Amino acid sequence: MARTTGSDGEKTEATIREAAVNLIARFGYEAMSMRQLAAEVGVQAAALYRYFPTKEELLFTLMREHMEGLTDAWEAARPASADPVRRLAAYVENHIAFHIERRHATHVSNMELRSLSPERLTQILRLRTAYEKELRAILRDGSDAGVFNIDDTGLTAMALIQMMTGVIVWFRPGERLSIAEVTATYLSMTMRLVGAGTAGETTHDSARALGRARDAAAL
Amino acid sequence: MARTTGSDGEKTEATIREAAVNLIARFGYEAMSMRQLAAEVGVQAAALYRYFPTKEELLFTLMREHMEGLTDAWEAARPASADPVRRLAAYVENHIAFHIERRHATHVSNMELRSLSPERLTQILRLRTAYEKELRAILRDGSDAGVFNIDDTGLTAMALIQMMTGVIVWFRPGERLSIAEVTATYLSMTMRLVGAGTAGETTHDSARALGRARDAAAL
DNA sequence: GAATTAATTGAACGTTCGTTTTATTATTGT
DNA sequence: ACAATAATAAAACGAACGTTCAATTAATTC
Repeated sequence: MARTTGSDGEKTEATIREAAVNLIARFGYEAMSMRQLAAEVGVQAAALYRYFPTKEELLFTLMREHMEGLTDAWEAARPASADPVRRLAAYVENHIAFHIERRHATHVSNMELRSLSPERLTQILRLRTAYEKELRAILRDGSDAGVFNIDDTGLTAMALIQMMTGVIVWFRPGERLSIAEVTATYLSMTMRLVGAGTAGETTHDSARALGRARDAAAL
Repeated sequence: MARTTGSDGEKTEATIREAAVNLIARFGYEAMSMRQLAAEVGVQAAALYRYFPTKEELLFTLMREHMEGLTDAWEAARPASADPVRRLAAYVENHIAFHIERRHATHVSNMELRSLSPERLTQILRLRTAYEKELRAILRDGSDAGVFNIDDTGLTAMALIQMMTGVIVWFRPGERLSIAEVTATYLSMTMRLVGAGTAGETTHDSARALGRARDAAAL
C-alpha cells in the first residue's frame, strides 16, 4: 500500500502535533518513540518525516508555538490601564487560564527543555524570559508606586510563576474546583503575597472575582 | 582485566549513586545510558549490575531515599510548640534548606516519576503525600485557630509547595542571594500568603530572620 | 484521461540500548 | 600460603531506536 484514500497533509500534521503533545506529556520525550507516535496517529513511522525532519525539530516546534501562544495571549489580555493591581490581576488570570487549558503542552515546554540543542534551547528560553519580564515590570512598578510591598522583585516574580504554573500538576478539570474558583483563589493569594491587601480595593476586587467564580460554579 | 586494585564495593556504590543523581538531573533518566553512568564512575557497565539489578531499581532507590530523607529531616525539625505560625515557619525553613541542598536529587524525584512502574510510583507518591499532609494540617490548625486567613487549605498547601520547591529551578549557590536570604524572603512571602501578617508577631519574626540573613550574607 | 504531484507504505540501515554470561583478578580470612 | 569470596572486565545478546529509500497509490491538474 501507499497513499491511503482520504489522506490529507494538513489533517495529518495537526493529528501528529496533537498526539505528540499528549504522548510526550505522558511518557516524556525520550521515552516516546517515533513508532509509538505513528501508531497513535494511525500511520507508519516513515510518514512522520514528511512533516518534521527530525524528532527534535518536532519537539522544538511544539514548544515554540506554545510559548508564542502564551505571549500572544498576554498581549491580547494586557490591560490599557497603568494600575499595577489591575495589570497583575490580568497577568495572573491570563497565566492560569492559559496553562490550565494547555496542561499537556505546558508540561512539555517545562519538562523537556534539556532535550533541545543549545541553539534551540536559547530560543525557547528567550521567549520565556521575555514573558517573565512582563511580570517583573508590573511588580517593580507597583513596588515603586507603593501599592505593593515586596522584598525582592526578581525572587517574587519567580515564586509567583512557580506557584501559578504549579496548578497544572494537581488540577484536573471537572473535579472539586472549577477553573474560575481556582483562578479567584490564586488571585487572592497573589495579592496578599505582594502585599497589596491593605488598600482595600484589591480585597474588594478579589472578593468580587471569587463571588463570580462561585456563581459560575453553581450553574 | 577483572578486579582492580583498591576497588571497594561500598565506595563504588556510593559513587554510582552520586553520579546517577547528577546525570539523571542533567540529562534525564531515559537519556542517561548505563554505559554513560559507568564511564562517569570509572567502571564498565556490567559492574553496575552488582549493585542495582535494573536501571529502574536504581532510579527508585534514589527517589525513595530522597523522600525518606525529607521526611526524616522534617521530623527532626518539627517544633514541639503547637503554635501554627512557628510550625509553618519551621516547615518552610526545613523545606527550602533541604531542597536547595539537594537540588539534583529533588529534580530527579520530581521529574522522573513517570519512569517508575505503577507499584513503585505508588510507593513514592505515598511518601510525598504523607509529607504534604503535614503542611495541610498546619494550615488547617492555623485557620481554625484564626491566626491564618485561608480560602482553601488544600489549594493553598499545593501553591506553597510549588512555590517553595520552585527554588531549585533558578537558585544557584554562590550567586546573588545566600540560602539564608532566600529562606527569609520565602518565609515572609509565605506568612503574607496565609494571611498571618496582622498579628504582628509574624512580621517581627520574619524581620528578625531577614536581619540575620543580611548579616550572614555580609560576612 | 493522461501526466503530475501529494501522501503513504514496507523494508531496511547502522547504532545504541539494557542486560547477561563467563572469565579473571584483588582482597580477606584462616 | 591457600582457600574463599568480592569486584570487576570483556564480550556478546536480542531488541528497539531514529532515520532513509524506493516503490506505490490517491488526488489534482490540464
